[in-house]
Amino acid sequence: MQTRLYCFQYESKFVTLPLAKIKYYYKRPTLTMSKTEPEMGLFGPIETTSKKSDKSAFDKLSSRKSSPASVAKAGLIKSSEAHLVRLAFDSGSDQCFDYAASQEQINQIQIGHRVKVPLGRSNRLQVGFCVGLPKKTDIDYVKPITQIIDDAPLLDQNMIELANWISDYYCCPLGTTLSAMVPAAVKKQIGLKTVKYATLTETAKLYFEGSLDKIRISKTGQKILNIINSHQGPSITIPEILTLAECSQAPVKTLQKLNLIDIHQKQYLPEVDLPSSSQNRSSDINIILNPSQQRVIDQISPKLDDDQFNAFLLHGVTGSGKTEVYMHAIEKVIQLNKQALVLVPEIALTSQTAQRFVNRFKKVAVLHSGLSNVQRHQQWSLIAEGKVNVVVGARSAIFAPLKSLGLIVVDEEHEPSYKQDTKPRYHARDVAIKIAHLRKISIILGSATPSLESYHNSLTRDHFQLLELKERVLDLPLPKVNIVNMRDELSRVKGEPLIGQTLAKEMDRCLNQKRQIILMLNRRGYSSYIFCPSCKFSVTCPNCDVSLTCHKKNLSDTLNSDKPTWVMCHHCLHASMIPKQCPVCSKKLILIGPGTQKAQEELHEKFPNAKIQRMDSDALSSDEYQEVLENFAQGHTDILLGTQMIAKGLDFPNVDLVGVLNADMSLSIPDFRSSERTFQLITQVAGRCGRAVDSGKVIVQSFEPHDPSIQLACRHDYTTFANMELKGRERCQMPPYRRMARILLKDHKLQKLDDVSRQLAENIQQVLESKELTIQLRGPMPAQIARMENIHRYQILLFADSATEMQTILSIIRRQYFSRMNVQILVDVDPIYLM
DNA sequence: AGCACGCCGACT
DNA sequence: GTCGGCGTGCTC
Repeated sequence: MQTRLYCFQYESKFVTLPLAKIKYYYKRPTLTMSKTEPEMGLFGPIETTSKKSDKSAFDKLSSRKSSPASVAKAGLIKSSEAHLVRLAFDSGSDQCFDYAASQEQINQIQIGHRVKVPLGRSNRLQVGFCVGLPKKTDIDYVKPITQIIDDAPLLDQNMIELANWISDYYCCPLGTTLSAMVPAAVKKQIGLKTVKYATLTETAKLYFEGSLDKIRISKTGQKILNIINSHQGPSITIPEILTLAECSQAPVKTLQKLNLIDIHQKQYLPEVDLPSSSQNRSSDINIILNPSQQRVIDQISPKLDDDQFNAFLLHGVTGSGKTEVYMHAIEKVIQLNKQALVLVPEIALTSQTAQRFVNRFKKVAVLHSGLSNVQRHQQWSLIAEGKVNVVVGARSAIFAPLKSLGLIVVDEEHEPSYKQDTKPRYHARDVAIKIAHLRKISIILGSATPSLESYHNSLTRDHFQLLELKERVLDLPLPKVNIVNMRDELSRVKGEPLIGQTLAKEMDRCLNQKRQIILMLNRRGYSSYIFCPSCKFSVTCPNCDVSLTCHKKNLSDTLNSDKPTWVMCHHCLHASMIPKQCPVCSKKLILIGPGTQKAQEELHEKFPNAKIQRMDSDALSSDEYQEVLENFAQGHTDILLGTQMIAKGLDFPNVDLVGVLNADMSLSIPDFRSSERTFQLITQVAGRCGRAVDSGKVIVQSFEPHDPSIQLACRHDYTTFANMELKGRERCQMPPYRRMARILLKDHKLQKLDDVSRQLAENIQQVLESKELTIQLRGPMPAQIARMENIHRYQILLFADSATEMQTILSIIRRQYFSRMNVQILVDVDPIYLM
């Protein structure tokens, strides 16, 4: 860390010190201040040798409210005489600041531009977004803008308006929100190249007319002038000149000095190929819709050009051809000369759905995590320049700078990956709905298992419409799902196998028929707990309040049948050896809660000849993911075993059997959405099979086979499940019936955290009473994981009848209390995980 | 957030 | 008399 040093004259010597230490020198009688160092610039708190007394010199230095005369001297500008520019910064502070622009700057600056300005007492240069051009301000003196960064504004008025909404709704500083709307690659202008080019001046034209004979021009110089003069097109670059004239830069510079040529700079972004652009583009064209798809399109189409907000919830069973419906709607929108934005969940992007859009449409941009920084910058620029009419991307693509948006599609609308888990904690689906609202356009939300929020909206809110696709394409039936009661299965065998006899038999059949199998076990590692049955001790993380997960080190370790040797924490990545015996009572420890590593071991024992691939975040890096899927698609792998990452969006025709090893696992998580998640997971993974010819089979193993979410998922009955679950949510007043916000407080010190949390809850309660809001407050209580990386966590939950009420309370307490609380505070509006 | 203040306790 | 740590409050 570098501390800024200040230069002082002390007893005729110059002393360079951090500002904090000046005080001690000041206390000595002989201190006088000297010239500031050049790096302090115009606004350094100390300007010139002070002729005043030592005391007043120090006052000027340290007092917060300097007198107008002294600050004016330090380079500040009277706000009444300045062109004001309102800026939002990415750094913490939740306020906007006004700065002064020069006449030249004010002509250039628009809302959405980024500028560099000195901020704070140290006048560190900071980047701010211009969010307004106010006529007057509360403050008397403002600092001037140092530099304008961008040629063109990065964000337009629409985007600023959206940012304001996100900032209010999700309780996040405006500057942070704006910053999150522009990809880092664009902000850093990665891949931007500068090119210098030359043009002839008026003087040079005289030279060619022959009316300029006073100047002697070298042979090379004449050659260069001729090259420029005879060049076809608007301008010629310096490197081109140099190669044509076969000379160095020197003669070009001489010509510039003689005022015969002008040298300009231009920045440009070279075109970069996308990794996928080489693939064939015609595979998906001219698909004939089945009657259900046609019926849905007939309902959407007329609404696409009525300049109104319309939201369609497209509930289509897995394999019902939702993507084809999106594409037809997009084609219509393109015909209307408008653009379409398609959001897809992060995982699906690497594979199939996004590729279909790229193949189908001509002018497409993609924005997802698989791109390099240069590619992302380039794609974003293409969009900003209006050169594409379809954008496909993950969550943050919702901020793609499209000018004439006509339709937004959110595929797999229920996916939790649409919620960002850093500031601003927005939900891309909800932001998409907001954008559609603001711009008066249509939005299609598609899913086989819609979120209860969207389902509820589609039944109750104006301009929302539920559309259904109940059959799969090509008249394929939905797969048959068998539920296997694991309690019965296990009573017949010894040990506790993950794969029961019923599933094993089906797997045998499949392998004999050379068909493929997908198995899902939604738990990483070897086993989740190490437990002493006699004294109830379990191995926990020293830094976090969670139990440690057993892991086997690598593949060869996983394949041999030795016991795993080490444990790790999935939060802080702490790792240690497994104790040989219970450290409390010295008895034998047992492993419970088997994970994918354990399953892999068991598969190798039971099916020694099958080719098995494990797929979870431990086994694969993100670039191996693609390769593994490719291998599976080609039939090189027989069994694909994985966590929930294999449940989504995969489409492999040869899969005949899907096994869910432990369907009730997600039911035991204490979260009001656990039933919904279980239902979604089973439905989605079951949809992975029978996608080509025959129906395929799904076997769901469960210890709670009668749980309605499992039963209804196996019957493919979303509607009954959703209505049942909605009733439950209404009974306990949970979303979507009430809005929820979670305030998480974090600190190293438990006592302090406890005090502060109570204080905040009390303050909120007072505000609620004085404003007569019908908001319910719960807490403070320790968060579900009460300590993470040695930081204690408390939470306060708020439940409101409406989003407006929630915004009211949050904006009040954010302004009044958050900054004073002195612990880390994090607000999550509409949280999707309550960890 | 990042930084400069003030206060306080430890060390020389 | 110095030095460093930690808590507080401000930034146009």
